[in-house]
Amino acid sequence: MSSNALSGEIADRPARVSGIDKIERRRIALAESALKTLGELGYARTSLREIANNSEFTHGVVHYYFRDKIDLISYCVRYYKTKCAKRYDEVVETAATADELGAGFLAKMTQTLVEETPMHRLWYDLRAQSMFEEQLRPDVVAIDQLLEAMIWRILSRYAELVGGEPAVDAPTAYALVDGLFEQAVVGYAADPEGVTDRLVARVSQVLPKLITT
Amino acid sequence: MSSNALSGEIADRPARVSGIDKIERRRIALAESALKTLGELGYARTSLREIANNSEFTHGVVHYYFRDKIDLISYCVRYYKTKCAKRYDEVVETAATADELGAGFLAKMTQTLVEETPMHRLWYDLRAQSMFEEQLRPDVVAIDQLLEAMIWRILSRYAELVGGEPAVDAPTAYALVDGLFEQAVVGYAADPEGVTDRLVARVSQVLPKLITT
DNA sequence: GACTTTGTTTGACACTTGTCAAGAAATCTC
DNA sequence: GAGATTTCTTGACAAGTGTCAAACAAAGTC
Repeated sequence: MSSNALSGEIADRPARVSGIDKIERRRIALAESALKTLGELGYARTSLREIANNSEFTHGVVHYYFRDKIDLISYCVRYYKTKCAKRYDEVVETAATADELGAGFLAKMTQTLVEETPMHRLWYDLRAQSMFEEQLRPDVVAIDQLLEAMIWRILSRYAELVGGEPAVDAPTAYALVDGLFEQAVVGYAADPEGVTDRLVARVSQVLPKLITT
Repeated sequence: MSSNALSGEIADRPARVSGIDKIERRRIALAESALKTLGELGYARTSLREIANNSEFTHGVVHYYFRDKIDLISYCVRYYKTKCAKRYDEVVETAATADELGAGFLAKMTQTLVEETPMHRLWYDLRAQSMFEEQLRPDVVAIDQLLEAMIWRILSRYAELVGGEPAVDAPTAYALVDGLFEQAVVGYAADPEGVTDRLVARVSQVLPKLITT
């Protein structure tokens, strides 16, 4: 029962501050290791034991820090979320021209596609799973909103630099760009050859059409 | 071993034509039942026993007609494929004006979203799974191409009726429309309220931008 | 009607899964 | 350093999985 009290939202009165810090550190280490395995195998094929095996911990530890599987996955997703949505912020802030913004965006986009393929695969997997597993939905919705806001920042800044207005609203813009990106992720899993080039070509073809000058 | 010979591509010399017909009929019946369960539970959570339980057959029969689980799923996907890509053909052929085509397309699109939600959920699930399960890839690629061609038929006919040219190539157009549709499918699973209306608004907002007049 | 082929049921197998609990080890507290 | 608390290991459990094979039923063949 003590494990239960610890594993949910931190509602307990912890004895020492350094204690809950250590717990949080362990959870993060577990989550990072779990994310590696999840990205490799996907949600369905990843068991708690597999996660433990690919880490420096035993499978009992996993259950000591997380109530159950969903709790772990959910934690992983929330942890992942904090990293992924700030990817383009620097580009948006530093770019002085529309072309510079477009180029920077595309560069970062292909970079993350190549360097963090497993994470993107996992994300699309989890989003699909959320249609069947209700408990995943809140986290998926939150990330989707984060990504939508991110795309919107890029598009509206792009419009600003080009001296126009976005021609579509935020959800539409996100769905369009996400469609292109998911196509690239799926294609990259099957055969990486030329995928990034095609993605760049398509996005830069579409982006101007989403602006009214 | 006889089951093995039968379950792959039909490479055997069948004794009687009526025999292989009956086999094919059983396989189709199994596939239809399996698709119902798969659409409800998703790929990961669907076991052969669950499929058998939700059908009039026992779990042994499943294995009699299909070599293994992947063989069954693969057959289901190919069977599903034959149904889904012709959905809009009638609209394309009969529509006399661009508006009529657009309206017909949107109507069919929302109709299939609502009436065949489980199938669409399954499709996006399977496409995500194909990133992890290599054996699923050929079928997924085939369906993706079919859908891409379908969207392309609509878009080029639309351009023709409006007296212009498609402004993007087929894969791009497919990715864009698919992004909007997937967003609707995921959103529909979470909360159906107003999803179709938003989908219609977004698609009809985007479609004209994909044409140069 | 006996015999062979085809189809189906049933029960079993080896294995993996999430979950848990009892106890060992490490850490902290005084 | 003794005692209490936290952390971790280990082994077990019940349930569920894909797969298969042997017994049984049905249908077709001569």
